[in-house]
Amino acid sequence: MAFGKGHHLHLIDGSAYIFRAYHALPPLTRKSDGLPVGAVAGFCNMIARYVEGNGSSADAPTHVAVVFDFSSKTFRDEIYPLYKANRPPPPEDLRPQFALTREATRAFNLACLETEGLEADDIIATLARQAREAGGRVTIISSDKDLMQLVGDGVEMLDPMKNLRIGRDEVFAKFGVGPERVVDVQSLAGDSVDNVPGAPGIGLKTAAMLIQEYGDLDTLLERAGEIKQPKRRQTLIDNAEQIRISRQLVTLKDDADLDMPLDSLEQRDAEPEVLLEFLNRMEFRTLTKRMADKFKVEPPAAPALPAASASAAAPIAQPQADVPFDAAGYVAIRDAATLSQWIAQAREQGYVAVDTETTALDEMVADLVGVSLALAPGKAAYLPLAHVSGENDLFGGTTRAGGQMDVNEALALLKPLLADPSVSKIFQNAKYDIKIFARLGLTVTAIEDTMLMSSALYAGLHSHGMDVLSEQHLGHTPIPIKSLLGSGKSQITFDRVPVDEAVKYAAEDADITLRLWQKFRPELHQKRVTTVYETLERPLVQVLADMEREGVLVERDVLSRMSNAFAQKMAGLEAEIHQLAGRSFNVGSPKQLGEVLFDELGLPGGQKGKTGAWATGAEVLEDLASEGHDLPARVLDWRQLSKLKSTYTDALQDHINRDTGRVHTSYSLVGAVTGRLSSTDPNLQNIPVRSEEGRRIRAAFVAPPGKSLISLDYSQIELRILAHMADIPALKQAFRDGHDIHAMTASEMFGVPIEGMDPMIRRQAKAINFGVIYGISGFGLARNLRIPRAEAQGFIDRYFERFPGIRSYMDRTVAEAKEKGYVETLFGRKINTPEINAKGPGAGFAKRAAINAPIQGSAADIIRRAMIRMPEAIRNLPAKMLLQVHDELLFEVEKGAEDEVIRIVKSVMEGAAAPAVHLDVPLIVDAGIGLNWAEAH
DNA sequence: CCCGTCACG
DNA sequence: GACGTACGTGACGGGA
Repeated sequence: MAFGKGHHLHLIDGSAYIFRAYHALPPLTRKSDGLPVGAVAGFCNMIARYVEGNGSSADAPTHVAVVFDFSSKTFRDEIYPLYKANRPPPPEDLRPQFALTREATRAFNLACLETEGLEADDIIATLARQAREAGGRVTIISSDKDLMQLVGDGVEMLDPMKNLRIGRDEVFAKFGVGPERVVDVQSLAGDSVDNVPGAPGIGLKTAAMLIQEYGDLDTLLERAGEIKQPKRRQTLIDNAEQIRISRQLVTLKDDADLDMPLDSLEQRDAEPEVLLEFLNRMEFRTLTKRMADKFKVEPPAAPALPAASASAAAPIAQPQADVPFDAAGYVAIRDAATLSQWIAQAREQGYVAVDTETTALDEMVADLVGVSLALAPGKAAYLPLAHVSGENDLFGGTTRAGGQMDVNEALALLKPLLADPSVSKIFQNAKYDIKIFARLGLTVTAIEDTMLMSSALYAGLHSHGMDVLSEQHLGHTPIPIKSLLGSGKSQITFDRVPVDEAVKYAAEDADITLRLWQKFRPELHQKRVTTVYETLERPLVQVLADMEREGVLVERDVLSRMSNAFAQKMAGLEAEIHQLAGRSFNVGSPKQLGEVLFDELGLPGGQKGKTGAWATGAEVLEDLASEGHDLPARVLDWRQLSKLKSTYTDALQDHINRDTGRVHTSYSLVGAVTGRLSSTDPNLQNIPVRSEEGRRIRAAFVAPPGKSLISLDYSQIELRILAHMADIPALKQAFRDGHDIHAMTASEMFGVPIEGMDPMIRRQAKAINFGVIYGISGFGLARNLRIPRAEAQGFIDRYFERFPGIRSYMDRTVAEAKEKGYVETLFGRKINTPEINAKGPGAGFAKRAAINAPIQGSAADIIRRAMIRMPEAIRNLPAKMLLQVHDELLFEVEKGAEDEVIRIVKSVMEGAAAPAVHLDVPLIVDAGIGLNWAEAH
């Protein structure tokens, strides 16, 4: 039956339904496994109501389609990259529901339409035009004002919530013009929601008035010079191009190539078994029953819930959890057709685990060798791309192994999947993989990371590498990478592993990642750390990846000259040391040094550690030196130079990247239990600054020509957090008044005035303040201040007397750790304290760690929040965030923009706790500018 | 591979 | 009453 006169097409804006359902309903999860299904439930209810309404309507449709947005990228992004740029990505618990709403549509036996590169509105526009031209009628089920341009000539809209008809009159009431001029008005007024620029300062009212007066947009722009109001006239003249671009954005495409004849949209009734099976599987009890009644059939039996004994750790998909690991079930993807099938399945279900195999651990130099995908437990595949055959040719080179897809072809297929915000891409350590993909020009959105989930759930209980997680949570030991690559000197790179072996290893990694994700997801909710994962962990991945890829410029020549100078000085010191010792020995060997000092020279104060070796730490040597012994003094000098040379001036040069000429550290989000970042290869969080010699190394970190480095650091952030958390009025007031906190502490403790205070007294108060953060002990303070233990204990007693809130905070924290097994930061990050109830010497450690963790961790959370907001805040500034050092951020900025950048960054950092937490103390950030890091700091 | 040492916050 | 102690990291060289 060809669509034509007398036919009536209903076009339902499915995407609008989903978002409306999602936001209107409280989050609802499927009972058996915690899968979020609130939006699906709302969607199904809306569709059910729609279908039921049609049954009794005299104006029932003959043809129906539900239309969806395909993904956020459309042809409009080519016209104007900022289009819809201010739209946040869909919430994490909504993403898996996109695919389910498609499934729901089909279960209701309705045509389900979506097309790559088009918005739902374009599909609706095209079908509406076709239907109109064929002589039929159209009703668009939507209240979206962007669709109002389509009204007229047998096309009308229906607001499904208010059940209101929208015809020409209603459009006129909304826009002040008829449907044919709606586009003109929208082009002028712009749209802040979709980020359509329009003309600045012109809103709907003015736009409508102008169009009424001049007839249409082109005439208006031609005759803009005639406008009386000077400001408005200038705006239109200045922004003519932007207004024309806006028109392109708001004009719906009504000639899209759809490949979907109207005839195929003929209305069909739902098939009871199909619909009921779906609703039942979603566990929508009420709706299942309602539909069963409507069909006059028995509702299907509700799916069995997991046994009541199922623990908090119940895996998300009960039956799948029992799938055993079986490498024989993994497949190799060797052609485009197979890859396309896997990708299609990923899109269908809305999630896929992804893992890359490369030639190196350093993602700045590693080349992609293959990609593995997992769709369900046991269902995983490996896509080999750059394996070489085992045999070297005559020249020591290699040849590409057979049976591999062309790399570019494979990446072209993967690209839209990775970029699709409606499909979750699940990684173990996503930062590594997205950096690899980024170097190949592929962007990854909608990231999930099992490593970060583990950190949010299990910080303090175990580490978060794949092997540990697999063993702990899946009871499965993965194939060791060493079994493929070997170790030591004979180690090979992954591209030399035969493909058949690589499949087993690589696909298993994706399989494990997927299973971990399914297990961790409900646990995040149960342990109430979903917000931690979603706001403090996951969003930082992309931010850090970008910082790491940016790198920092380090002057090789400066380091190299320093290395030489250090070597000379060390040689001189070494000769002196040998002479003082009366023999030559390895100064770098603590064992040999101890023997020289204490056995041979018989110096006092020697102590043997648990390994039986003499202790020769800096403290011991300093004591000896202060007693007038030259040898230990020389060794201290030598050690300082040795440290600076080996760890910094030498090693740093090796970390300068060949291609970029810069140093690229790698941050770990899970390195520290408290939530601090850690930095490796190289560690750029421990570049010297405390000694004059060391600061010269910092001066080798420079800004390129035309740029400056700026450094911004939180002042006393941990003490401020302590003042807030322990609620100490005197400390809070001192911070509010901007007073010297250590002097104030000293004044309170010893009753001396701040004016003209003995610096020694202030120093002691400072040590106590730090000690408090660390979980103070008389012993520790005594050692730090080099005073007798009893005296140190006296200070602490007096401190607690003056600030009793500190002691009660410490007691509360330890009690909480004992009771709950974890402590928390201000932002809900949990740090497990499994040793807190231990007996013996370990108890002290655990207590102090428990006291320190909320303070250090809250500070870490605050700078994380600042970093996450930073890219957006400096989007339009010539500035790049390069490094983080716990309470400091380093930026590279174009000359001239320094003050502006400092102003913005400072405000982001100082406001980073809000709105989640309102601190009783202000956060203060100090800033510095320089051509190198030493100057800027 | 562990230990001692020392660089940072 | 004794025990052993400041919190959190990572990199290096020596030595088994």
